[in-house]
Amino acid sequence: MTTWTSWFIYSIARHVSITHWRGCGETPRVRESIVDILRGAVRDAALRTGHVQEGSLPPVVIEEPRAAGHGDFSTNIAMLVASQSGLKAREVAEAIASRLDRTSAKLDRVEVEGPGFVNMFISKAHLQENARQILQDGDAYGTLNFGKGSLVQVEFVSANPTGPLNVVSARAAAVGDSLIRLLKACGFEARSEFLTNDHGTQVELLGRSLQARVEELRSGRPAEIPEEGYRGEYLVDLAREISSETALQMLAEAGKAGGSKFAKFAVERMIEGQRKDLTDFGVSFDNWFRESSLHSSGYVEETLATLRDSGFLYEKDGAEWFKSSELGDEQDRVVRKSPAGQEGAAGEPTYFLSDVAYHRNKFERGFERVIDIWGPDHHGHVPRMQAAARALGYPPDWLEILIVQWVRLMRGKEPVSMSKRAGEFVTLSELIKEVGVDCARFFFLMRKVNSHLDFDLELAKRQSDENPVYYVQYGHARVSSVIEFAREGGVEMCGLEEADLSLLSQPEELSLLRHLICYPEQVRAACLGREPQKITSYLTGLATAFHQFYHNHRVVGAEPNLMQSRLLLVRAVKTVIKNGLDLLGVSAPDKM
RNA sequence: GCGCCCGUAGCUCAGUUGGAUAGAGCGGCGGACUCCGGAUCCGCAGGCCGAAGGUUCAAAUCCUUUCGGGCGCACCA
Repeated sequence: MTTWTSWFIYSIARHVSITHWRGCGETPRVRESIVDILRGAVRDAALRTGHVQEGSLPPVVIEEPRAAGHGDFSTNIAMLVASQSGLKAREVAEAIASRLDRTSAKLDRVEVEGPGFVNMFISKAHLQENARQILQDGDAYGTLNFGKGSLVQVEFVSANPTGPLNVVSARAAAVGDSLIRLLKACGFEARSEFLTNDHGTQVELLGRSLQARVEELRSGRPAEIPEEGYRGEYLVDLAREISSETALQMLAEAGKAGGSKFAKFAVERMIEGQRKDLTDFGVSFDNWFRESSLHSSGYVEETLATLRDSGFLYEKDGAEWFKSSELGDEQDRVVRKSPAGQEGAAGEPTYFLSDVAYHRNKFERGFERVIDIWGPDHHGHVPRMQAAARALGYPPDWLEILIVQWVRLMRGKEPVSMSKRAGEFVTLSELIKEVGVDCARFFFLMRKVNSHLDFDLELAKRQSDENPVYYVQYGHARVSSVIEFAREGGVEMCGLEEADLSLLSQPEELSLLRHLICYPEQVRAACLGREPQKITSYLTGLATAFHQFYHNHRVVGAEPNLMQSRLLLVRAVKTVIKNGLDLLGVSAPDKM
């Protein structure tokens, strides 16, 4: 079984289970994260001090201090309240600390230190019990429900159907897909969409380029590819696939303006190819939206009329302009070009207008929020699109646009040249072939979306300790192996309720338990910040904690009760690694 | 010229809506259990967080200026 098929099957299983528990309604398998609990407790305590009112309470921030002596969690709320009210921070901190309900907040002790930090030490018993909870929750551990079923769309990749997908699209695919998974894990109804631009001059050029290749094959003379056309080898391959009979027919129909038959044919094949590459990458879309449908349905014209009604359009030099400069853009934008030909004819709509129409369409489909993931070459378009959303009267935060930065492919120290025009670029499918799906996805998700990424193919290919991808997967495989070893040794695993988790008190065990309990909060943060890299870095940390534990302590071979507790602990680790990797679309293998 | 993004260890990058002593991986050097997977673990070296001011109890993080890099600035898509 290939890696991606196993991922696919796992993904289906997970989806079914989520649907199942959502359907159960009352079953409270979605829990508050420990940080939610602490936030609530600190908030209550702060209000009870009487130093601050409900309305003026600053947001409660719970953080994990770096230094060990500063507790498992800490809050700076006292200093914020103090600076607001003129009180002394230490005194406010003392007042909050003394009013903290330790039982409900699952705390062993609370200390005030430094300028007014309230440091909280989580109850060991609660840490231990959480491991049991993880196994009870299984796939659902780390799922939250603050999305409350809100309908959200993420549109990503949306490459022109003029060639195979490149590595920037690959990164966008990894990010968008992971975002969808994160949103779903947080209780949103998330839908993925690919806008395919099967309309306009790019497509015409594609058709003419293909036609040139077909002619080249028939005549043997070098192809006369249009100036701005597509020169990639893939069109030669495509030309070869067209039987000579079909080719003759298509050439005959093409005429001198030509190309549209070829264009239609090429576009369909390109879309098909892109879809296949994405599927191989483990990314499938809920909807492939065709730009041409906006034109054929009259949606673009309707949008123009709507904009006119909004009062944000005016005519100048025969063209129709949108007053985006009044809504945050640096200048106004043309939505309808001045007529190219005869007097009185209506001008063509611009690409911008059809993009506005597309977003209007999204809004009318009922999405409560829309997230667009764009390439860096489009970042200049953000203000005009936001301006359009405002002109149409959509809520200010309805449209969110993320820019995925460039990927620089490296072979060791040498950058790989990437020229799309010349057709020299590494495609998604080549990337998958070279480094594998798991590796590619993990690498793309290791960095912040908005920062440049160096992707070292040499490093990614190496199946050794130099490769960060395997570190996390190895942790998962190792746990599987321990469990298998125990089974082979005739160990009978006790029931979840029977294990005595209070035996887990070694530093490495407690460190693992702390990592495990923070997982749900990491999911929340990654989702809210649209930062999948928080999950990769969390998993790396969890794997480190596990490897350290493993190196220092025996599971199989420990005193029987302790062994049972450690088996449970280790199974909890496995569950969380698996859940986390699933959010990235990376497989969690039992053997490597 | 204008706008947006980015400057953190030799390299690639984290750094929790401003928090306590700035971290990881790779690379370099030196080590590790006769035993559950050595794709692991431990230690050492390596930093004026591009620079200069400012805001405050607290700045890698916020503001201003400046230097260096990327990307945009069409009646193209």
